[in-house]
Amino acid sequence: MTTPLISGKIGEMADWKEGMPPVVRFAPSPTGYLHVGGARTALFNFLFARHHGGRFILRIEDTDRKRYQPDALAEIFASLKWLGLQWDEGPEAGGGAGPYFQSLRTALYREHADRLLAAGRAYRCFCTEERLAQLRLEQEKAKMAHGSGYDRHCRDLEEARVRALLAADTPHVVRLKVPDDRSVAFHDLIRGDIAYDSAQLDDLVLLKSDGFPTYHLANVVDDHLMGISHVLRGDEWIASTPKHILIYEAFGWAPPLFAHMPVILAPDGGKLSKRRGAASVLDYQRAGFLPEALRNFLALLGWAPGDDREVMPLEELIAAFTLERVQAKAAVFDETKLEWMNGVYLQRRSAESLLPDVQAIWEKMELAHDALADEVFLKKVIAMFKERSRKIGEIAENSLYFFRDPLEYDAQAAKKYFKPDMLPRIDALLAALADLQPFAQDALEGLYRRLAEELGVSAGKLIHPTRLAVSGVGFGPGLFEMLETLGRETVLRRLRKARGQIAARGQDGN
RNA sequence: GGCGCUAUCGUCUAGGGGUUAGGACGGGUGAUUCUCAGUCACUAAACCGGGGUUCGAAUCCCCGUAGCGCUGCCA
Repeated sequence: MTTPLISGKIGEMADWKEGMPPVVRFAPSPTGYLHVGGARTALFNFLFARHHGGRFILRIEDTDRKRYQPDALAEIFASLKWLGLQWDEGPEAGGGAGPYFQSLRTALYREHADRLLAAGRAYRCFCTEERLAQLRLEQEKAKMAHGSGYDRHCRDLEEARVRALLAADTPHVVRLKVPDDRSVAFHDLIRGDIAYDSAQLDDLVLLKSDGFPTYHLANVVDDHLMGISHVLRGDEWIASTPKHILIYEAFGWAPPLFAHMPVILAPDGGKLSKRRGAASVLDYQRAGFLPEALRNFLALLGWAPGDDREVMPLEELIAAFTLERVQAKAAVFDETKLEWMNGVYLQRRSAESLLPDVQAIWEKMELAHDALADEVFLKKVIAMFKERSRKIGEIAENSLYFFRDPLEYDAQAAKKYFKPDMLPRIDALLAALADLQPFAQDALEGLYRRLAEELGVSAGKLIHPTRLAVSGVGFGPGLFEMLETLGRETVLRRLRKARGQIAARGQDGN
């Protein structure tokens, strides 16, 4: 893929006008996994593009060779795809504005830095890292109220001196000449007008001594060249935006529109991290969350549709999403609510669609092979448990008695239901169940109700002990559905086993 | 330290001068088919503080406070 070094002439970039399809980008840095904060930013970009019929570009900002992690890329792609945030242009997708890796565009950035150099808007700086560190130390000590940052030491070097240093191959960076005492203002679509005094900004580095651009240069050049109309990014970039405005100005380009998304915080109000809740998108996948649930939950962090809807499938999110309704306040990631929402989506899912994920968990549990091979049976089990589970894993874990006899009985439930007076009732059940035709839900219910009446007890007196006998626990799906799926042979076996337990207990006086 | 952003129930939020400040999660109480970790109903719970502007402020302005961000040849 060849890209012209410079596309678009200076000053020709038109402002985006209301009604034009917007072009947005998500620009992660491959320094680690994609965390939910980044995912939310990607989601808002995606929703914004879809809502307005625009384009969503994925661009990889891999200009920091020190922090680059080779695995990060695959993880980021997998995370976005899992969440259903397919990008229109970018790695794997292609597009006319590529390449979409900044490391492949370094010639472009150098070219642009040269233009600024030639125009007198930037200068070469030969200061060593040691000098800069020393400078910072002194400023710290002096607690300088003003003018902290680079001291412009190289800003006015004589031309001859610069030539000599260049001839000697002296390492150097390129810095922007930031104007003195000017107000640099921009309009944030979420927060309104924000203004900085240029005296607050030091002469930032555009090109590093290794030839790679800084984020500031690469981001401005790429956003311009890729025709980005709206920059939707995390609010940690607010303070950098005036620098970017200055760079656009130096190039003679019209800046895009900006909207800074609020951050997502951990429950303790601190930064989200691996230690405080998962944070990584793929960790949530592993923990048994559905992509549509995480996506819906994330959309509601910092955004609301304005009415009382909360459970909103993707199409609804796209239809309702507008930047005006994005909140400026940071939001705490409340995993409990995520779990609730996951439960909602679990109920909405078909057993069929859940099968692969649940099956994968069951298969790690050394269960009987023949049962695991019977998909019809598995889907019945999933159907029963997805209604009352909050994570995929719960479906697999709470349904184990469909694959093997319970090893023990819940003590509390046993104390309540496994009493000696149950023995004759179990005998009656055993006899009736052995002959029941068909061994199916409705017939089973009829049998239980009839028998209860004959014995002069409430149906619950038969139902609860049966549940405990066949499942080992005091809760679960409807009993008759459960018995039908388990099958006559299994049910009778487990009832007999429970009968033995109760008899033994009776003798112990328990 | 400087600069900036933010501030409604515990949490996510609605609200854009006049409301009994609404909804959701979680909590509590109750109901329910055989259980609930399901479902339904009910309930407790908030405008950070102080000044203005106004007949009237959750809403507009200022100050304070707190939290967060930036202050890198990281993004």
